[in-house]
Amino acid sequence: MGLSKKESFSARQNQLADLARALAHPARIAILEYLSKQNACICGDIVDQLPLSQATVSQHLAALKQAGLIRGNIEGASISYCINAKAWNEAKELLSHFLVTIKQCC
Amino acid sequence: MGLSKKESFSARQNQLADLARALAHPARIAILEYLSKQNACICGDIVDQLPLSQATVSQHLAALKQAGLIRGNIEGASISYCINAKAWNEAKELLSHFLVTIKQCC
DNA sequence: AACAAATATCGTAATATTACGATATAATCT
DNA sequence: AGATTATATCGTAATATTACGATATTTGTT
Repeated sequence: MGLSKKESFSARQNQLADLARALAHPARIAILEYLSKQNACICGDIVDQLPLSQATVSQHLAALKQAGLIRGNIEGASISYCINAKAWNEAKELLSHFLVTIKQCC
Repeated sequence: MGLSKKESFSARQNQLADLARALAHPARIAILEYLSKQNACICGDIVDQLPLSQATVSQHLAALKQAGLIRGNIEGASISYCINAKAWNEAKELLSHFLVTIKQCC
């Protein structure tokens, strides 16, 4: 019928899948790369960097925020986004570990 | 309105997103882990390992195959799946590199 | 207070994903 | 050849994602 059977899988498997899903759009990859390139958190012009409408970018930002990968700090009238260091490191650890443990047989 | 604007992003960004998308379901994570756990390629009973119908598992296998992450070798009446070593290593490299290059600012 | 700027949310349309039963296909066995 | 087994594909329903215009919200400015 269509809805994911998440409850049938382990918490870790779901965590990995959720993380991968957060990265599963080129716009979100681009957003993370842009935030990373700025070495300060003075970012509020992400919309100008992407070929997408303000509403759509906001939606992608919300997806990254929900995954915990970025934070948004209110900075006057605008919002300064940045990578959530702690969550990012955890995500990196989780994914890296998964990537390494998958072994080939032939 | 609704279809991804893939062409507006770099090939690498799309490659990363496609790879992440292939991993963006717990069933596919579980399949990869199961294939990895078997140290030979005698795999054809993935359906029994998952709480999903044969048709659905086949669909997930097709997704992993399309992403290049697994191969299926015809082995008599059944099919023996295994991790595609070369493609997996490339994917691992691509993703690991991305994970490492994203830097936090605060 | 009125206005402008930045961002989020709503409503909605198009498309994609997930899931499964039914059926097709292909190989092996009797 | 006919039956059996393994896997893929089709059809379809439910749900999720992507995209954007319009509108709401929040904050700073005049």
